[in-house]
This record gives sequence, structure tokens and C-alpha cells, in this order.
Amino acid sequence: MKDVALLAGVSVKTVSRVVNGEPGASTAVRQRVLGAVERLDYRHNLGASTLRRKDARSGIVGALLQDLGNSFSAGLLRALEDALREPGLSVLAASLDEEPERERGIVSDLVARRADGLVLMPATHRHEYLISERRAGLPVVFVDRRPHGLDCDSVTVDNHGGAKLATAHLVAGGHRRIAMLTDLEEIETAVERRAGYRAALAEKEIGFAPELLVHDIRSEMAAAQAVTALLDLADPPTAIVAGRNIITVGTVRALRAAGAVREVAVVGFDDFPMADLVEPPLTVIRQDVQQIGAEVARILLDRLNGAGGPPQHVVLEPTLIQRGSGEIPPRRPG
Amino acid sequence: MKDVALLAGVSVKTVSRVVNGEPGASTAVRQRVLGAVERLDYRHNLGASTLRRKDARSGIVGALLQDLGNSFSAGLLRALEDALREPGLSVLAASLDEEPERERGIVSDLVARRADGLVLMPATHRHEYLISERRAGLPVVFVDRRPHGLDCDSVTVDNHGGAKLATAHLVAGGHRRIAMLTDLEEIETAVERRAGYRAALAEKEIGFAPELLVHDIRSEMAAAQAVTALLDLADPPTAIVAGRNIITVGTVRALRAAGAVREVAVVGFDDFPMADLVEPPLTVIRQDVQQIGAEVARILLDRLNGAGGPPQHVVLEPTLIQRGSGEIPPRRPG
DNA sequence: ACTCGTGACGACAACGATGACGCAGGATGG
DNA sequence: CCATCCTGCGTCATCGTTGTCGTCACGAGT
Repeated sequence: MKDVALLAGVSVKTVSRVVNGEPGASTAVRQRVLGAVERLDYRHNLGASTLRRKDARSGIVGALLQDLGNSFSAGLLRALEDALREPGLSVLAASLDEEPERERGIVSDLVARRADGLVLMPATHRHEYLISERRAGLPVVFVDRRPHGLDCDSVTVDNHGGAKLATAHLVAGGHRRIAMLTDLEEIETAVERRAGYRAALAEKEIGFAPELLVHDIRSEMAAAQAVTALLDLADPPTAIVAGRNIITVGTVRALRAAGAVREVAVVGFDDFPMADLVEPPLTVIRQDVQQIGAEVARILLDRLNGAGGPPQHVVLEPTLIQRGSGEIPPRRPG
Repeated sequence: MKDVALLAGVSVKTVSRVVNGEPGASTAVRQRVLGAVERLDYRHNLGASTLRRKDARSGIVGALLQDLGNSFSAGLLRALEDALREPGLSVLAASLDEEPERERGIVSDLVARRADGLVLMPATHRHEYLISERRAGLPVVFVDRRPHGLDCDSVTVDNHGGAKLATAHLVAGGHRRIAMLTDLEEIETAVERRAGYRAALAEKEIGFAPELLVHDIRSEMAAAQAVTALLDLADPPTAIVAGRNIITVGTVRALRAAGAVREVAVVGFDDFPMADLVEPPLTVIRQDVQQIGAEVARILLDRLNGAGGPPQHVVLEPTLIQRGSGEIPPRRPG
């Protein structure tokens, strides 16, 4: 910038004025400065600028999601990006992969970068470590999972209601032996979905069969193996609720391998792009990622605009999309 | 930092030493400083730090992809993130949506942020505007599309070869009336794929039928409509090469609507998660996003480590994954 | 002619941090 | 006992930019 000032024959402050489009520079000077900028390939240094400025917005928002490669996180990221672009915010995205250490590391990196806000799909279970950041005025919005030990905004989906909806739908279809497959015990959404499943069974007065509730399933392969084992039971399930994206895939794959794809009903949690083209077309519980992302962005932007008030906890209702796999009737025993 | 120094009874420089883990601070002083840091909730300011430092690495890499919500971009982002995490780099991700203006805007933002490097899946067709950045030492790696008017690293897929492979596979299956659907005329990968299709036809001495080559298809719906129109031809195609992810989806949907899903062969470009569960299972040309991402990261890290030398142009070969949809034989005429 | 306002611009300090250097005091070697 | 080195820490300038305030010229109003 000094060089530009020298070449244009003005002071650095004037260059600053021109670069920032501030008033107080005549057209002639402006032209000279812009010419010099061009000739010297000068680039404004945003870091130094935010350092000096009073309000000091870095223009960065951190998006700490579970896995940027899966369609849920990716869709959410995209929705966030769209809503944050207009106000001039950039998104620094990271995958946490359920690793608490990574979460803490990336959060502290973002704090050091003076991010304007954080969107967090936490891998940790306790969030007290964020209290000091919140007190310092950092807006944090939790997504998909609620904060614990920390009072701050969140946008979640009614997992309990969603799983209940799925299970009740199968019961209404005549099923009594309904299995459920979920992720790690310690993941909150998985716990809620299990609870929803049990609540639906209880409401319909169907006994809970422990052997039909399988958890700690972390991959497609694990899901497929679990399903294969379930089918080998003396009294196998006639329907399955798949607690998550990849579990649904593994489930369908196992059913297909067993030739049971038209015999056992399936309802998956989480919709995905080609679910209607699978055979049979998949009935799913859909969480609207667009809407989730838009809500998160709305809350974050409000906070950035100085909105005070108590934390908001938005809970969105998932919907049941019937496509066929969930409407397969139970096989008549014997 | 001043406050911390005051509370700990030392100079700011000493605080700096402790915070950065530099030698030259006794254990006693270190403890006092860390205590003060804790009490005052002091956070290191990375912006100020990189401003002052000589080497001035911001630790940010920009990833400008087409659409973070689609599985190709998302997978690529994930692969990049994984490779860049270890050397301590964060990824600032953005979707370009084929909009040249957006590309320029985001690039200039990243330059102003002093990003350490750029990964670019360009929406623009000419890249001279990056010459000055390159000269200033900014590493830029193009991905999926080659640079034009600029000599810099790139990692691409052999689109011509991939499309040729798909087409030849259908020809080998006995097809003669093979349609191809591609994206916008101006998108380079689409152009290459069309060329590969025509090359395969020419090589097998099959006449090119203009009515079977449809382009400027931008959505699932457009693809579906195009396919429906193709089926209504007097001499409809017996096989279709779908030039892209969403085109494949639209194609399958239209075939299904027409009840022709077992009559017309389909080979799609780009694999996706549940392609084997679709009915019929989809034969596709797969681009290995993991590998692409890893190559991009490798080149970028080399450049960051000061590797000189001429630009590298890595071209990866896509592979044909046979699953069924591409192996449907042609319907016997009449 | 004098004041006064206004617009264009510059001088200077400061944002938060670190590099270069300096200085005191104790350990070391001859 | 002195020269020398090392350790531990402080002082100062500086990174690139902008907020604050001052200066100067010029035109208008009386």
C-alpha cells in the first residue's frame, strides 16, 4: 500500500480511502490510485484491515459438521452457504467424524481466527467448554443435536417423533415384529430415535423384543450383517426401521442378498437423492435439510445483527414419504 | 495480551513466547502466564500473528467447487479436507454454480484473505485473470476442468475416454441407436464427453444421428423430458449414455415412467452411493473422487513446500462399473 | 477584506502480535 | 579475577490498515 501511495503520489490514507470506496478523494486522485493499484498488482489485506477496524468482522463462519461427504452434512453446508453468501460471509467447513478432540481443536482454531459465528453439529457430549466463548459474544448455533451444559441456540429435528412415525406406520400396516437398527449408543439422535421406536410400540401395546433392537451400527457393512442375523432368527422381523442413511443402504443390500426385498418392509431415516429409484422405492422419514440450514442461518444472522434474547430452540418435524418399501404387508406366518 | 502480561507481571513478548511454546521462558513464568491466560479468557489472535510473521501463512485453502450439495463436489471436498488437515490447513469452501462472476468474487475474497492456496473447479472459460496471483506465488490447482490462458497445475479425468468407453460398451452389447445427453454446450467436460461419444461411434463405423445427441440439459426434469422425447421418435434409441449425475437420475425416472426401464440400456457418467440398488442396477463410468482429491492435495502441498518446476497435469482414467443397466441387449426391431 | 464552512488530503497513532536486539546476572573456562 | 557465554526476559520497531484529527485551499457570505 505504501508503494501504491508512492507511485500515485498520495498518502497511504488516501489509498485506503480509494480502496474502501470512502468519500473524500477527488476523481482525479482516485484514477491515479486505481492505476497504481493495477500496475503494482496491489491486493487489499483483509487480515490487517479487520485487525485495525473497530467492529472487526472477519467475515468467516465456521461450519463444523459430521461428514462433509455424506448427503446430510453436504446438503446442510450448501443451504448454509446460500443463506450466508448475501451478507458477505464465507464458510469454513470441517468434518468432525464423531471425534470430540477434533471438535475442540477446530473450535479453538476458529476462535483464534476470530470467526464471526459457529454452526456446530457436535461430536462432544458436554459443551461447557464453549461458555467463555459465548460470554465473549461468539454466536453459536447447534444443529441436529442439542447443546448440553450450555444455553445456546439450536435447530434440531424431532427424532423421537420421526422414529415413532415410522414405527407406527409399520404397525398400521399390520406389522408386529418390527426391528430397529441405530448408530452408536452415545449419539443423541440415535438415542432419541430408539426411544421413539419404543414409544410407538408401547402405544400400540406391542411387546418390546430386545433381540430386534440393534445398535452401535457404524457402517453399511455392519448394518447388512445385522440384518442378515435378524433374518436368521427363529421368529424374524417382518419390518425394519433403519435409523440412519447408511444403515438404510446396508439394510436394503442385505435384504436383496437374501432375496427378501419384497417380503420385509423398510422405513429409512433420512431421505436421499435416488430413494425413489431403488427397488422397491424407499419409504423414508425425511428431514428437510434446506429448511434446517435456512433456520440455522436465520438465527445466526439475527445474532450477528445484535439480536439478544433467550436462546431459541427450533425443532422441525420430519415427514413420512411413502414410496413402497414401507407399505409391504407382513408375511403371514406359517 | 497486554492485560495478560500485566496480570502475570511480565512483558507482552514473554506472553507471546509462552503462547507460542517458544523457548526462553522459565517454568515459573510459564505457569503464571498460563494462569493469567486462563483467568482472562485470553485467545490468541491468529490474524495479528500472521500479519506480523515473516512467512505469513494464513492456514486457509480455498476450495471453489461447483455445488457443495452434490455428491461429486462434496466427496471431493471431503477428500481435500482429509489430506489438508494434517499439515494444519483449513478449507474455505464455496459453490460456484457455473457462475463466472461468483468465481471471480470469491477468488478475490480469498486473495484478500491471503489464502495459502486455491483449488478451483472453474465456472469461467478464460483464466488470465489469475496470472498476477500466480506470479505473486499463489498456488492454484485446477480440478475437473483444465486452465485456459494460464499455465498451472490441474487434475482432471479423461472425459473423452470415459464417454468413449461407455459408448463402446453399448456398441459391444449390440446397440446401434445410442443416444447421449449432456450438460451445457459451454462446459468443457460436457464437450469432451460428447466428443468421446462421437469418437466411439466413428471408430465402430456407426453413423452419427444428430437427433440422438441432446445437450444443454441442466436438471433432472430436463433430462426426463429429453428422454421421453427420444422414446417418441420413429426410430427410438435402444441405449442412452447419460452425461452426468443428475441426467442419469432424470433418465432412469423417464424410462421408468415409460415402463421401458428393462428395454433401454443406460450407462451413466459419475457413480453415486446407491447406484447398485436402483432397478436395474446402474452401469456407470466412475471417477474416483478420493483419488482426485488426494492428487489435488498432493500437488498443492508440494507447491506449498516450495516445489518449483513446470505445472503438472494429472489425468485420471475413469472406469466402467457394470451393474446391469448397461448390459441390456437392444430390442429387436419389429 | 474578513470570517467561516467545506472538501480534499496528510500525519500520526493504534489494532495485536512477533522479530531483532539488548541487557542483567549467573555459570564457565583459563 | 576477568573474558566469555548462556539464559531469561524486556524494549522497540514493525507487519498493513484505518480512526482521529489537523492542515490547507477555495468559495461564499457580509
